[in-house]
Amino acid sequence: MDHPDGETVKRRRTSNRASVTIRDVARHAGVSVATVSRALRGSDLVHPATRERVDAAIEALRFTPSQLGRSLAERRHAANGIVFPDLSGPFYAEVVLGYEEVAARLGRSVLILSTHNRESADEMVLDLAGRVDGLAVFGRTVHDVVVAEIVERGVPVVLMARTEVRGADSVRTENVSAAQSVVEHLVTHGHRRMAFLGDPVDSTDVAERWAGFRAAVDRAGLPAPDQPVTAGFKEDDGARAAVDLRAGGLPDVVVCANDELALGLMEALEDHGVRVPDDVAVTGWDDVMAARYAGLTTVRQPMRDMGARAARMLDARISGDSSEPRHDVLTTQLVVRRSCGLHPKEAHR
Amino acid sequence: MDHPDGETVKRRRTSNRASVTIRDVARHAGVSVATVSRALRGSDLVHPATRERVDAAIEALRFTPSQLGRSLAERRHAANGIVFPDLSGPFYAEVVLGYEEVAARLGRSVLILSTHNRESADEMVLDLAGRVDGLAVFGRTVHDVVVAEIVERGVPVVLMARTEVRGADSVRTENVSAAQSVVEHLVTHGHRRMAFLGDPVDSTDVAERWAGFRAAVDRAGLPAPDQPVTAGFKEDDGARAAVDLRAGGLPDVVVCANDELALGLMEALEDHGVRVPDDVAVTGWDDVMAARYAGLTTVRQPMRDMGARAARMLDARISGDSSEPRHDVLTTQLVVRRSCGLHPKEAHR
DNA sequence: GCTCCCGTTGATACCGGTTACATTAACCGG
DNA sequence: CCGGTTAATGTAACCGGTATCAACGGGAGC
Repeated sequence: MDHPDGETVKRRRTSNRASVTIRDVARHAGVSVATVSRALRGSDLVHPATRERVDAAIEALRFTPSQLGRSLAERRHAANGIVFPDLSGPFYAEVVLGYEEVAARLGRSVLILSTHNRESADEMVLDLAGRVDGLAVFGRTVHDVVVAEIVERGVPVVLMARTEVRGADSVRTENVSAAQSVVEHLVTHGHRRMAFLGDPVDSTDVAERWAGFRAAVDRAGLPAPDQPVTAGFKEDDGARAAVDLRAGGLPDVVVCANDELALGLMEALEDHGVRVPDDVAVTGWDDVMAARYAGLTTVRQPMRDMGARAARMLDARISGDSSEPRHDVLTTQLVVRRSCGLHPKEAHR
Repeated sequence: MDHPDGETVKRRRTSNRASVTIRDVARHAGVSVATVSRALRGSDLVHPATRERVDAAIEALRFTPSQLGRSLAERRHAANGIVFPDLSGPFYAEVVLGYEEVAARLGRSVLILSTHNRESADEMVLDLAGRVDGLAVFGRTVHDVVVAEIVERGVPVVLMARTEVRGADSVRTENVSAAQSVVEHLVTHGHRRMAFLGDPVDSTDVAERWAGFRAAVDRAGLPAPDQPVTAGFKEDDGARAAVDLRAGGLPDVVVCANDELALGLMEALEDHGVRVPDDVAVTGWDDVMAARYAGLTTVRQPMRDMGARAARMLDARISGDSSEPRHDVLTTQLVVRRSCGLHPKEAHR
């Protein structure tokens, strides 16, 4: 078996500086680059015998087409981005999972970026927007003007759990009526004095939950607090809140803006001899895995579905769909566990 | 203020088909593309007055340099990849977090890919390798030959929690001595008959944990089981194992390969009236958030650090470090909670 | 035997940046 | 007044693919 260009192969093996390009393959196979490209793309305008020669050359040179060259020529990245405030917490991973799964199936890579409240977040997101065909943006990671700028550039954007921006699709979960379900359920337990833990300024979701909570408490004819007990999003924040709450006189129940807060709160309370749910009931939001083991009553959100939808929306836009922006709202579900108080008939479990 | 090229702007605004390129900017500013490029890169070989004109043109045309063009010319992607078996579970998110954080700081985007046991995983990973400057591969996601192939192509690879491959760096956590700590601790509780739950074939980590477990049990002079009780990685798998274990006569303790298994097992046991730790003790691995609330004794691994290290290793390789492959082993930590049995002196908490 | 057509293929202009090298002009000392 | 620097800029060749369009060879139709 002769090997017309064995030397090239050898050279490459010792110094893999210069990578092998489509032109090397063309030369090796004795055809033009156009033909190699056609063979690569599976075009039917190439003679079987030629294709075979090309394939042999590709094999011999161990050629892999450069994604960069290809993307530049095709003017598409074949990649989507997703932006998060923070990837920690059990919550976001699910969204990414749903997103990545769909994107992968559609042949797109996924670029992730978590902003961590860095002041350079806007810049980073703009940069990311230049590397993708479409971008999903979660929560309050980036200013509205930046989103608008990206939309203006022609990059499709879908917002997740975030206030709408002109020209961008969005997906979010239902909060107001879920808050109402929570309150209504708590009322059946006989709880009266209700507090809300979480900072509405932090996120649209929390703002809606707080609003829904207040409205529902009002509607139930109970005394609604004027203010939420403000706190961050982490277990520590919940633990700290326990101190404030005990100082101010414990309510019957604390509705928390997310599970981590609720869990931190419960733990801190119990450390101080306050029993949950006997002395005070607690509810959360998200239904993270730990909530199940802690017996936390909470609101389940279809996070994975949210990610998947975002990916599909982007795909549609990238594929040329230019209809009016869509705004999906996913339904949530109340998950009742021990922490909101046991009904007599449930007490056996 | 006159506007030599206002029409271009207008045209662009109505039809954002053709994006504005560096040549448009050059024309608008009355300079060459080289000068624009230099101005963009902040070269000091451009006259302040010229730079100003260029900046004005960039502003006027709302020019954003194409990352693709730039990457092609610079022959670097400015992006790293990370490959996972599955992004679900509370475990991987932490690794990604550490990885992304460091990569972002180093100016690299992060591409994620989760293989989900798809048969096309090898292909997907190879494709990904063509889009990045470096790749982190977690666990048993892809065959050794594929890793070797990527290394051969000259793309730096770091393996995480996976058997080593020639030419690739690796990071993993210590398993054998951690298993020994677990067993030794269990012995102090007076436990004798020990079982191991998890499938050593599934992952290198589990294989090491099983081996370490056996050795430690042996060393303690206790009867070591010949076989692990095989199971997957999820809570369901743990729950299913509960049935088998009860059928075979309960041991004193079940050492599980990860927390999800342990949690599923504990829950299923308690549902059947088997008390943990009184009737049987259970330990896990990973220290996920839920473990804390379930009171699960487990082994904590520095997942975030693992991701961060991987990112730094890749950075070094990409920057030209061609020293011998490194193989870091991170230390783990036994976290004792209720599930392994209460010592008298701990009983008050 | 001579068009015409079609299946293949090649040459080359892109895609949008970077950068080596050439060029120009101003400023220097002798 | 002149050769030699040096700062600032332009020209054009890359990077590695895709795709258009022209060209070519051979069989069908007349």
